[in-house]
Amino acid sequence: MKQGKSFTNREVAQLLKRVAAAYQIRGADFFRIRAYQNAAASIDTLNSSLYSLWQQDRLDDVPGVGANLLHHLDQLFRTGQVKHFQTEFKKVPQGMFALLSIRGIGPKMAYKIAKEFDLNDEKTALKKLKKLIKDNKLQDLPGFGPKLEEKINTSIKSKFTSKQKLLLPVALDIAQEYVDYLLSSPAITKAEPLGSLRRHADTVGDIDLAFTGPNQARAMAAALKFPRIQQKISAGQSVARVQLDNGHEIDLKFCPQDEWGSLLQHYTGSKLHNINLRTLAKNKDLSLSEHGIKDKKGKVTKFTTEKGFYRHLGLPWIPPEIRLGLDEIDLAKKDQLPHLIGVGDIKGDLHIHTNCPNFPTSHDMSQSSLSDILDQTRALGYSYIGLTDHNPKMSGLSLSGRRRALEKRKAYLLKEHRCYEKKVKTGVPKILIGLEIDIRPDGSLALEDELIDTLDYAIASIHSNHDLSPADNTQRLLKALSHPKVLIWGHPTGRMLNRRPGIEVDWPKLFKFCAKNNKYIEINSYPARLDLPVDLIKIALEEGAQFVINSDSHHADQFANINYGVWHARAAGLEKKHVLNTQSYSSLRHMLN
DNA sequence: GCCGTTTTCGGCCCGACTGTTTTCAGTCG
Repeated sequence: MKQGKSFTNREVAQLLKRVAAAYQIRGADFFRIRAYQNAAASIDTLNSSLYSLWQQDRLDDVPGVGANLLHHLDQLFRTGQVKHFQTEFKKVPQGMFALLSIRGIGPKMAYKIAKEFDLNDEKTALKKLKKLIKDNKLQDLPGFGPKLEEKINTSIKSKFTSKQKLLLPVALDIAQEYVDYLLSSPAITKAEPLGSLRRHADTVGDIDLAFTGPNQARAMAAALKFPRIQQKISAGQSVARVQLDNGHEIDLKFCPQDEWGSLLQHYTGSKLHNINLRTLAKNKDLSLSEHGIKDKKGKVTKFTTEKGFYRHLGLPWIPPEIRLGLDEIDLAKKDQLPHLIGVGDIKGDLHIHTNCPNFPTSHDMSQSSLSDILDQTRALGYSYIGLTDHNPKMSGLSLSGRRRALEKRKAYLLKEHRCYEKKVKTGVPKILIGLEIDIRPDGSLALEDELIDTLDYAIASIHSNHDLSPADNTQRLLKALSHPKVLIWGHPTGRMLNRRPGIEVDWPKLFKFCAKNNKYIEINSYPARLDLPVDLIKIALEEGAQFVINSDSHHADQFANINYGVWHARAAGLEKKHVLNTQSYSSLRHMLN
């Protein structure tokens, strides 16, 4: 496993945007500039860590990254910088790069301002710009005026400093509140999230919403009356951008009712998916836009559904999760799209924590009783659930103490389940008695074998000492997963989105091991985990590994998180047949015996 | 600089909005 200087996707995307900007000022080839912009957009929407792809020598999997960028990015991750980029940056005043992050200021304006006012230091440029605006100096520049000066001023002041993307549920909540508001208006007949939200990406940068209604002006006016709007950033006839009182910015897109299909398609993206789709259309003498499909005579065909839009291009409908600019259009052309797993395929949840009383667990218990858990999982139509509290603690407890604790827990859970069955009678999920067991740094499991043997199955997870060397962590995991009772490898990378990267190990080696020994790799649906990441799921899939999608619920209201896990699995192209907990209870039981 | 069912050359997605203009450039998605 290669080690280098780690950069986030966002940092790399920003770096490429800067190169594009420097090129643009220098008057470089238009298409080279666009190639950098496309690569930046691609990396920004990538649902895998670019650094991790580099470590696996898979940077060429990234759409928009060709031989040249591959070379540059390799240098970036090896040495922390790219000589060629540094050379380009030196050709322009450094202050312009600080201005690029202000909404409404692009390369040309940034350069003009930086050049005219000698903003040569990135660190002081913004401060100097504020002073210039205060003194009304900016509006005297050719091409600038009082309105532009004021707009830039507003943009600086209202700059929402979230450097991180939002977790999907956070973005969905914000979007849903707005969508509900839109749908409550008589002027609006349909409203739906767009973009990365609709693609169910792990994290979301921009929140985009589509809406339609019989009267454009009335619909747009209604949309702009959402009480939580703090500021209208722009407001045209069909497109508006607003900032809410919580600082988040929302893009609103209106279309006539008969253009709904093409609008959804257009703004769902991804950008590279659309570029690829338009290249395909162009080869058929067609041109695509949010308004429909235009033939060479200029006649526009409109679509009320996305399905019709794709059909017109000779393609089946492509699920938003896989519109990533990879091979999805090729697969669609050959009618070989995967039959992606759906949340309805999930028949049970095999990673659930309980609040079993007096159980001396090593980590957090659930806040919900088995009865609450059964209420919720029964409502989801599950036929089984696996109860997997953390292993009993090792310190301050003897072997016999742990044995008694496990026996009591099992008896308690079985009894509670029997009582629930008596009371509710139909549709009660069966229970499996498992545990989630810590993997110690040396690869041993944090529980004696004779106690592990009393379980239906075990999940083995790393909860501490994440920072062992990749070689040591690989050995650690191989040893832990070798235990015959270990069925599932829990949250394999241990990553927490926006908080910590996952561990680094020899993934192909471990995936091969799992494939050969029938160990199921968990896709953990907790929205801040979504672990295994998509790029690694794909590698595991190539190695023939199998998966299980679990909620890892610590509260009965967390079972619905399974949606996030399923969406995440869909982005990697997983089908029902790849996932353990789409099987029936009897086949699962048969396997465990 | 990327890319391939016109494939190693010769193309490269399309449109909305804003402000400063007077027909368009810059920015954004």
